[in-house]
Amino acid sequence: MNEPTGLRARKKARTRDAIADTAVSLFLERGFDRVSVNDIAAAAEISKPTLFRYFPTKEDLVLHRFADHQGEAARVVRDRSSATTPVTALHRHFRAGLDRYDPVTGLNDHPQVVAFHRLVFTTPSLAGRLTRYQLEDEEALADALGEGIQARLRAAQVLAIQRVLARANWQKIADGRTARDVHPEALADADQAFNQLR
Amino acid sequence: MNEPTGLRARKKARTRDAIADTAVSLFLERGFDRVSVNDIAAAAEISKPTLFRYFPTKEDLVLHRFADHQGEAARVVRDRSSATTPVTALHRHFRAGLDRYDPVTGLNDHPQVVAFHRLVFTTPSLAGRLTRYQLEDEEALADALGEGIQARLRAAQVLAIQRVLARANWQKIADGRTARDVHPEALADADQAFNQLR
DNA sequence: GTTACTCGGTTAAAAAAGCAACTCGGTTAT
DNA sequence: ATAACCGAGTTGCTTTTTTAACCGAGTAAC
Repeated sequence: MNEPTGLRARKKARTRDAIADTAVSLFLERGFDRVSVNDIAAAAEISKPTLFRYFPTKEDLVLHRFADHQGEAARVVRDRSSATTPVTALHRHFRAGLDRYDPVTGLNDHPQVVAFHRLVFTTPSLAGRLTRYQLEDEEALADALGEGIQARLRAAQVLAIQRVLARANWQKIADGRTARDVHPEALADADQAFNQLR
Repeated sequence: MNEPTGLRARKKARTRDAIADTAVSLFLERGFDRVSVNDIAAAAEISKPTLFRYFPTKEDLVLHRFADHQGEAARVVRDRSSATTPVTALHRHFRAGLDRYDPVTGLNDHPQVVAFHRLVFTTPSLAGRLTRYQLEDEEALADALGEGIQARLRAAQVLAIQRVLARANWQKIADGRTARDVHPEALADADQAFNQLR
C-alpha cells in the first residue's frame, strides 16, 4: 500500500525533512522573522528555488506538520464503521490522540514540542496562516458530514472544541505540569466537550 | 585562490567522495571482485549511470587516489627554482613525502592504508590499471624534463626508483614494523637511489 | 523624494541525477 | 549447444536542482 520507495522518492522525502528541520531549528533559535529564507536555504545546502519547490511559503516550513494532518477529521468520519455516529468517531479519535500524547492534542511536554507550539502561537503570521489550514480542514469535514448549512455548523463546532481542548492542554503544560499528570483531566474535558455535542 | 565553491561544486565533490569511500570500504570488506557496481551504487544511494558519470571504470573507484597525484612529478620539476636540478627537486619532494608519511611513499602504517595497498597490489585488474596511470605520469614527467629520448629515459628511471622505494617501504611495514621505525632507512635508501641518478 | 537595501517569491535555461532498457562478454544450467 | 543469467558500461528520456536574474513590497539613508 505504501509508496514503492525508489531512489528518487527516498531522497525527496529526506530533502524535505532536512529543509523543514533546519528551518524549524533556526526559527526556534532566533525567531521566525529573524531568519530569512536565504539563511534556511544556505543552512540546508539547497538553492532558494528548490526550497520553494518543496514548500510554497515560508510559513509552510513550520506549518507543514499541521498540513500533514490535513483532512484527518474528514477521513475519520468517512472511515468510521456504519454503526458509529460521526461525533463518536471523532471523539474516539481524539481520545486515541491523547493516549499517545499526539502533539496536535496539545498534550505533550517534550521541550521541542512545547517550544514549537510557542513559536507557532506567538508568531502572528504563523498563527494567521494556521487558521487558514483549519478552515480548509473544516470544509473537508463539512463535506464528509453531508450537505447544507447543518453539516457546516457541526463541522465548525467539532473543530472549535478540538482547538479549545488542545489549547487548554497546552496551557497547563506551559504552566509547568507534565503531560502524564494532565492526561486524566484532558480525557475528562474531552468527554465533556464531545458529549455536549450530542 | 581556491575554486569558487558554489553549491553545485560542493555537492559534486561530496558525492564523489561518498561514492569512492563506500566503494573502497566495501572492497576492503569483501574483496574487489565480490562487490558489484550495483552494490556500490545501492550502498552509496545513487544510480548506476551516476556512478559512471563520476568514475569511468570500476577500477577508478579505487585508483582515483593515485590519479589525484597524477602529474605530480612533472609539476615538481616545472615548479622548481631555477637553481635546483630536476633530480634534486624530485629527491627533495620524495624526502618531504617520507617526512609526512605520505601513503604514496609506502611509508605509512595506518591499518586502513596498509589494507588499501594490499587491496590494490593483490587484485590483478587494479595492479594492471595502476601501471597505466604510471605510464601517463611518466610521459608527463618526460615532457617536463625536455624533449627526445634522453628525457624519457630519465623520467622512466626516476619513477622506477620511486616505485622500488615505495615497494620496499611497504614491504617492511607489511612485515610488521612501524613507519617511524622504518623512516631512517627509508631516507637512506632514497638518498642512495637518487644520488645514483646524478 | 529618490536611491538603494533587504526579503519573500518567481522564472528560464542549463547541469545533474534517476530510471529503464539496452549492449556485450563471460558463467552456469540444461 | 543453447538458453538463461550476471556484471560492467551505455543510451535516451524524464525529473530534479542549480544558477542568475528578476519582480514587488517595505524601509532606511540622505
